[in-house]
Amino acid sequence: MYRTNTCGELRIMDISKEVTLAGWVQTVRKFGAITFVDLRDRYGITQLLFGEELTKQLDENPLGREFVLQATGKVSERSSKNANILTGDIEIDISSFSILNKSAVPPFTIEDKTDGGDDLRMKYRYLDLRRNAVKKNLELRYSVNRAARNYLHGNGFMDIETPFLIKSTPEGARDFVVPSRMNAGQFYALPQSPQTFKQLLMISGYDRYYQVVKCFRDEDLRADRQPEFTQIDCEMAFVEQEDILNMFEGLIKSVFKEVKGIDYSDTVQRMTWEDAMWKYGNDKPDIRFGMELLNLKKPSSVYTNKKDQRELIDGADFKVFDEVETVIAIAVPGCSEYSRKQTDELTDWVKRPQIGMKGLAFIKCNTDGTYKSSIDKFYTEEKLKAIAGAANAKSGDLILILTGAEERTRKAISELRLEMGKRLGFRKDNEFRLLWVLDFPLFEYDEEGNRWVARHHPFTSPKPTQIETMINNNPVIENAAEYLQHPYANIKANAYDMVLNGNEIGGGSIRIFQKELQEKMFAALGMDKEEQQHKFGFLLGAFEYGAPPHGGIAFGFDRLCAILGGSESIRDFIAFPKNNSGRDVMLDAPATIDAKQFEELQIKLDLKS
RNA sequence: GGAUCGGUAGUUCAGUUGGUUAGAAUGCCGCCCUGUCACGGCGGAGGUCGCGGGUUCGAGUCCCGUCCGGUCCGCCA
Repeated sequence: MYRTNTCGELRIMDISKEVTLAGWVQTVRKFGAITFVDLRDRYGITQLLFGEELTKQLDENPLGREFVLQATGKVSERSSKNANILTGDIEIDISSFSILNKSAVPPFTIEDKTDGGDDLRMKYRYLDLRRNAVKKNLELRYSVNRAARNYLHGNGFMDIETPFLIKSTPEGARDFVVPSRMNAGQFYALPQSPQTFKQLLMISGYDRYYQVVKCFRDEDLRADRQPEFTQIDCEMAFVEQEDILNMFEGLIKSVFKEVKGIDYSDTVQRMTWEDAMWKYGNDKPDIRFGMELLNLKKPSSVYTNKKDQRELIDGADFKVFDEVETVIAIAVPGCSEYSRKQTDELTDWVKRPQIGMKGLAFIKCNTDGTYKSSIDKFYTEEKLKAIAGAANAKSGDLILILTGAEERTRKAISELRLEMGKRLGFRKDNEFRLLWVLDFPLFEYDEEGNRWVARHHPFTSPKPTQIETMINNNPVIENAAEYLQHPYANIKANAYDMVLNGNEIGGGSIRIFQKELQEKMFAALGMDKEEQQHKFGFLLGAFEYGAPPHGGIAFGFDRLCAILGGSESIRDFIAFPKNNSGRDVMLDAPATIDAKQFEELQIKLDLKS
């Protein structure tokens, strides 16, 4: 038997017990005739005391950091206790020990605050994983996984595995592709999601399915994006949108409860996509704070039911406002005292290439009731006051205004709002606000191809009232410049995203389950009958045999863990992540393969560069 | 595909206007130390300044190229 106890469990009540521990040497502290060793395992750190005799033995066989040590001795009370660790009241008075394995000197310190950089830690990830900080993240990940599974199991969901080697469908993201040796010249694709399989399972009658499943997308990466990532993938039959929303806000609340001990008893707020864009400039708004957008001048036709307030800025002969598509303002609380230096800094911030604005206008709503702005030349104090009123600005607030082309300006003001929210401390790690964003557009216009693409995916159903619009209209876009006038531009989908603190953590839809509508959808996306059969014949076939109404959702598991753990980067929550070039620096993968493997696959390389 | 920041000791970093022998902290090695827990004290070793080219009397420093890493835009149904 290697050990009787772990390094994290012994306490004052265990005193005088004879125990054997095994673990890694964290530190060795020698004091002439006695030696202290901190022994670490997954469960904690326990101090070992080596007396005079054993210290002499250590002189002959010195211990180094990360040596694997087994030690037997008696639990005893420390003469000077350490309140910082759970085992700090006791130590093990060692009677015998054995070095189970030596270790090279690790390239960085295995401590909470390591001296190792990211690159190095990834290369030696097996050492990085010994660190408490990383271990805590993986433990959180496991507890989220368990909480989700418990909830789904409790609600009658069945975990069914779906295949990884499937067929490439060049819609949406690029597929990772796997050559087939037995079918030379042919390729599998790795799934971007188990979407069609879970729909087939609904048709097969498994009316509540889930899977914690890897998905693969061959696209460029970010701090919150990996080429392989994990989804909590769910699907239900005989449901409407309302059923899904209720079931899965239950799931997230259950995760909050089990993982963070938070009772999220509030009803999850709901917002249409159009409201989200209008009020926050963003389809995944962070609603932990206000600072809603004031649309002083909306673009011609993006929003169907919204009225801007252009009368507030019209007639001033101010080119910066008059000659642009969009003018949007936000009122930043309590910042009217900003100095020239501070407003200049904000101007530089919005001028950065990532934001790309040409400048920033501002109005200071002074506490003495006066208004001071960078646009004083063009607007009277009455006008400024009216704008401030429309922006819901209070005395002491600073109004920031951006102008320009619709999409760019909307994105910029949205980023600015988040940045100011962050600077003012409105975005607290320990505050969680959920939001359903509903009624997304079914289609998006693809300028390059002058065609419609599915905003969510091609299996998403339109709102029942708009099925007619979809079936009775020709999807062809005659005039690219006026695509917004096309009836398809206003079709809303039975789709929903769950947003947590400004992050999309899940998204789904009620699916199309009628063959004719699915065919119409494929046609709208520019697929002819033959292509439909070739790519999705199996699904259209299945729709002929009694497909039930169904819908589902998929949660981004890695991202959810990162948010619950208060981190920006999902890499911290993945045991063996890839870097932003999609490389595993520990394995040094991807890599070339043997000539023999190429031969078996009957593949020849023809690299262009 | 593009933008941007970085690459100097095992590690994290500093290095002025281009100018003597490239520094600090930590880690590592040796000696001392019986109550430490970021132990302490004394001493020591450790460098292809990512790589290649150029400018210059002289390059860690300036220029060009390239590789690697971080972040972002495009992309991510």
